[in-house]
Amino acid sequence: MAVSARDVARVAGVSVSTVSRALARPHEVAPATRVKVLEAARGLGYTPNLAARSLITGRTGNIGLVVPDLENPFFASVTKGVQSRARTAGYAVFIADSDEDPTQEAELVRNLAKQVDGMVLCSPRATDAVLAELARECVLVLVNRESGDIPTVTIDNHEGTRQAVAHLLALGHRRIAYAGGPTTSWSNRQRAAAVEAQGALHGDLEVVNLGSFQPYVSGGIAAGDLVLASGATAVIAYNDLLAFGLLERFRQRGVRVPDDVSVVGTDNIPVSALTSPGLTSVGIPLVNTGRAGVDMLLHLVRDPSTPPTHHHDLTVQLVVRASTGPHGGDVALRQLA
Amino acid sequence: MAVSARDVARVAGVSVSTVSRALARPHEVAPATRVKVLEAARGLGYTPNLAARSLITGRTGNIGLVVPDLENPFFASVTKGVQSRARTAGYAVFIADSDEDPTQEAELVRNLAKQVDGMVLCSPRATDAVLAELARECVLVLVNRESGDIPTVTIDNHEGTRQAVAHLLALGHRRIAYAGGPTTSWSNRQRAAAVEAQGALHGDLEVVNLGSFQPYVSGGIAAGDLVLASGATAVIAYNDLLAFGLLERFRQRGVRVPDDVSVVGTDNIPVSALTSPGLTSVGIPLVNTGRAGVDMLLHLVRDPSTPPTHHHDLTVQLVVRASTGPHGGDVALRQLA
DNA sequence: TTGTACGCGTTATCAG
DNA sequence: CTGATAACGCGTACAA
Repeated sequence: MAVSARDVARVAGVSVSTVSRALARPHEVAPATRVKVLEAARGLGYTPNLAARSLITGRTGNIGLVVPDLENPFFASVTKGVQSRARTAGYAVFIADSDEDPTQEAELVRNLAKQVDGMVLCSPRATDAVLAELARECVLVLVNRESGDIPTVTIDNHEGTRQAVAHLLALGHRRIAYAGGPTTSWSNRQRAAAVEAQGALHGDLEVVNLGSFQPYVSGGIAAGDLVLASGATAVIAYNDLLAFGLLERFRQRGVRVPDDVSVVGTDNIPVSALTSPGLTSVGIPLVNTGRAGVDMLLHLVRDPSTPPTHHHDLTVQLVVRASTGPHGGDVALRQLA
Repeated sequence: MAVSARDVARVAGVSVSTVSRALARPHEVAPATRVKVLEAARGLGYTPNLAARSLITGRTGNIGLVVPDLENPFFASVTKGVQSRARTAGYAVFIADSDEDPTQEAELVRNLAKQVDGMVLCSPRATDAVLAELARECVLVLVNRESGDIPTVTIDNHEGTRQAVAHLLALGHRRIAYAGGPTTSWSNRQRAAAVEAQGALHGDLEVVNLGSFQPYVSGGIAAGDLVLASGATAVIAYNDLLAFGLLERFRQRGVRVPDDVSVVGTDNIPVSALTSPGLTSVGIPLVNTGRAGVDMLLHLVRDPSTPPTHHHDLTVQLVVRASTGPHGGDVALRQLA
């Protein structure tokens, strides 16, 4: 059925090994035979059988990506970046959705490990111990999480928080709340610490950590009332989805944004530009994050020696939209709280 | 490095073929040796080399998915469904993003074809001719598009449109606009025709087809002014993203939704519940669409004979939110237009 | 019931 | 520069 190197060899009048060489290392073969082989191959529509190749080379030309939820815009964008970069590098991408379940996550990695040269694990939920074990079984690159000395791509959370706080300070806010994500989330711990650090840095700034919430709209709805009760005039959310929940809850309670409260999200997922009011957000280069993960992975895969970049910290950029504004009279706010 | 069937055979004290049988067809081997093999395999952590297996069986245990844009919530949800169903069926999923480019689409299919048992093509942009050619080269299932006699999963566009129109009629609207998607889109042609059909069906209903727009927010912004100029009091959009653009443009022009104009989207992507006002939308079971695609594909792959279900039409359900309301006095609207 | 032998399609080795 | 041969790990006739 399918045309094999053997067929090409017959047509070109050479041996199978010559066919293999002519395609893999053209300079190791005489120009005359090279064109003969290439023409025969193209004429027959020959494509190497990758399974057979990987059987002998031990490499697959594939990479794997595991994310907690493909429907989450954050991961959708990262996935896009991974796929894009892998494609230009000639790699195909296996995708797996762990449904936020750490157990499945490890299982998915193990299932895919045998079919790929390496894997990108995005915002992994697994414990450090499990990750260390997985890293022993296959080449791994972490995204949005540090764990041991596993190669990783992260976001500059401290800088992002700094920009958000600076923006709010400039608008006159002096009491800022932080609505956090899951305590188990590495990036949430980073961001919470960064907010505290900013509070310590500015004498005239009060920071209120409201605790942990689900990193979805539901979590933001729960957090909304706490924000109002805290007396803060601005709130920074763990991520944009949570920020949307805040906006929704404020709307329900008749609190105006940004007149009464300013809201800053994190991630700047595409939809954040579409809501009303537009969401001010700590912009993360989501697609580039995926690309960076693949770059690091391929670096590791192709160069077994320890590369210089075991860690890549991506820069962020605050995107200001209508959900933040000057701190006005907060009398109305207090009445509501 | 990796443990092979040979190692298991040595430990269990049997031959390689017995190992192979004990795992593939346990009943064809003596119970005693079976447990011996299984224990040895588990003890060594043996997992069959899939490349080697596929080399001999001709099947890979993988499927491929090609979508135009992973960041588009519609495709993200379908992808989630594909991955979910494939996983429970024991299949791994290759993902590819064509960036809306028909040329790349065909190329991606060809690249992946050799590594998969079949592919799901979601909302393919390619021409019928190209699709027919691809279908000859590998097992194909189309989603959201009909082409020749290629197996396909579609949406009941006519019924969706009927529900949308019935809803608007019940609210008192008598002049309804349709803001379409790309003319090259199969589903847009379906929906445009369905809207016209509804217009012909109801004597007291006027339907205005506004033409084609980009199926993104940008397209909706462009369409917004045409809606107002058309004198329609309600508009049905090709998809939710386009509907968001309409909402945005109406906001810019000071037109209130739903007081002045009602807006109905299509797809009911997750974010449609988050905007303000919430978007009334023709709900498509997005995740199930992906699942249905995989079901059909696996059916084809495992049963070479023509299956009874070459076509699966998914039901839809209008989801009513705040973007639609009773038709009030349209005097204010005419003034704006 | 179990073992032997072969072949899947490719690349690597080595002899020529 | 080229060709024969072995090997990758597994499944499957066929023989025992």
